[in-house]
Amino acid sequence: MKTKTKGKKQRHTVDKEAFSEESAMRKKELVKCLRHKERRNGGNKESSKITTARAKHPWSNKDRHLRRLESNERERQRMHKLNNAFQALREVIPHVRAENKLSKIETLTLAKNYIKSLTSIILNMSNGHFPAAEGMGGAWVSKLYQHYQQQHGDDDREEHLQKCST
DNA sequence: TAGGCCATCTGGTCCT
DNA sequence: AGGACCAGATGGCCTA
Repeated sequence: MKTKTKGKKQRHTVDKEAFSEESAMRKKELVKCLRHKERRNGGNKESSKITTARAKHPWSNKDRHLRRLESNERERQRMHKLNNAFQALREVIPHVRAENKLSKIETLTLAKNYIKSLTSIILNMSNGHFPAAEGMGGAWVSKLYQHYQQQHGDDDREEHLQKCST
């Protein structure tokens, strides 16, 4: 049910551009959507689902349609927020492929490795010494260490560092 | 052309 | 009750 006609490479700027094109696109979407829905409603399972949904919310067709459009819009906004968050994450993760946009799964994986690596660097710098008397900094590193140990133990720090550098 | 990635729609479920 | 969240389905675009 994707309606964007832009290419993948242009998607970096698509979010903003798309908003200006949205009203025109929306009509197109609706037509496609209705066709899609018709197809889906062809199966018995789907029609029974819809029957139960309608029993739960006994709205008029017009009302239902309006509410659907409203939730679609909310869902779009939610996904846009999510994508903005992904973009913000991309911008703080060091990676080699600067010319190409990282995919979502790549972004998450790199972020995870990056955090692990930073954690191990901090622990190495603190050299296993973090008395509580040092104040907030010491307590924080201590907590970090405990968490890190829970997650991994000490033996794979080098591996994380290597992953980070790639 | 197949496969990967993505945006969108949709109905169900959870949460406030 | 209504919005947020989630997962499945679908179809478009791009690349190898």
